Amino acid sequence: MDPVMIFRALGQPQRYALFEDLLQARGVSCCSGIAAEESACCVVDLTARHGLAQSTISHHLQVLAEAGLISVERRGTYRVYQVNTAIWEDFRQHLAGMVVCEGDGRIPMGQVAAE
Amino acid sequence: MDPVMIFRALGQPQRYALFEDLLQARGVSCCSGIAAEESACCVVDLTARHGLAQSTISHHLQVLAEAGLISVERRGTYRVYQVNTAIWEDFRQHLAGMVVCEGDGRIPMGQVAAE
DNA sequence: GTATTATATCGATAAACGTCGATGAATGGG
DNA sequence: CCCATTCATCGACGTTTATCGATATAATAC
Repeated sequence: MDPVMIFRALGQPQRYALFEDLLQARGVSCCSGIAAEESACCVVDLTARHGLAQSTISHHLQVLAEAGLISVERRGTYRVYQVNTAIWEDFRQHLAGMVVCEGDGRIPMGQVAAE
Repeated sequence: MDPVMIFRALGQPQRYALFEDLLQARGVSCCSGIAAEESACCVVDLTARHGLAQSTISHHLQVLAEAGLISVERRGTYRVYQVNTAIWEDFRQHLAGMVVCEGDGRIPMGQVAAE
């Protein structure tokens, strides 16, 4: 889990929108292989909803995947993208440890050193 | 508070390092105007610790400031930079609301819509 | 005022990035 | 086996970015 890569991946409006879309996408997929209860998308879905070329969508998804934020899975001709909740949780946990060193400068109890 | 701007600002290794430095900087400033208990830096401090030209440091600090992550204050000839803890807290609060819509798709209780 | 120090700003340059259209590879249906 | 669909990859293009050195600005010290 590289926090800088995650920050970079989400520091681009279109990619941030794609990630938000993947978080909230339930029952809105054109892809028959995705259940209504799943929060997942195929590339066709995302291309239809965000005003970008299919190749651009694919590229952004790759950046998100390289940061570990999303995972891919084949289902027939489709490719199903989903948020990787474990990494996302790790990331937020990491941020929880990023706090200002106050007062006497001693590190507050209960904080964990980054791995 | 624009989350994308914050992500972008921290999605660059040197800027991320500067921000971490500002979080942890206590009692390490060459600047006489900064108390030992303060977590703050002047540009000279950061230029000495990160291997970058002074103008580059100033530029990165400006990006962090435009994202709202840090604040500036004049003290004599120095300019004192500090983490803006309120914005940083807002940001982490925002992330806390970014969760996968699971199960039946209803939004879990206790979540707040973004402003 | 003049010199010194700290820092912002400017101009240039090379690298990275976002975007597209076109092509290619894999899968499934007739 | 051929065709349609989905999607990744490639090549190109213009834009943004990271970085530097040089210069300008602003405060202080003498």
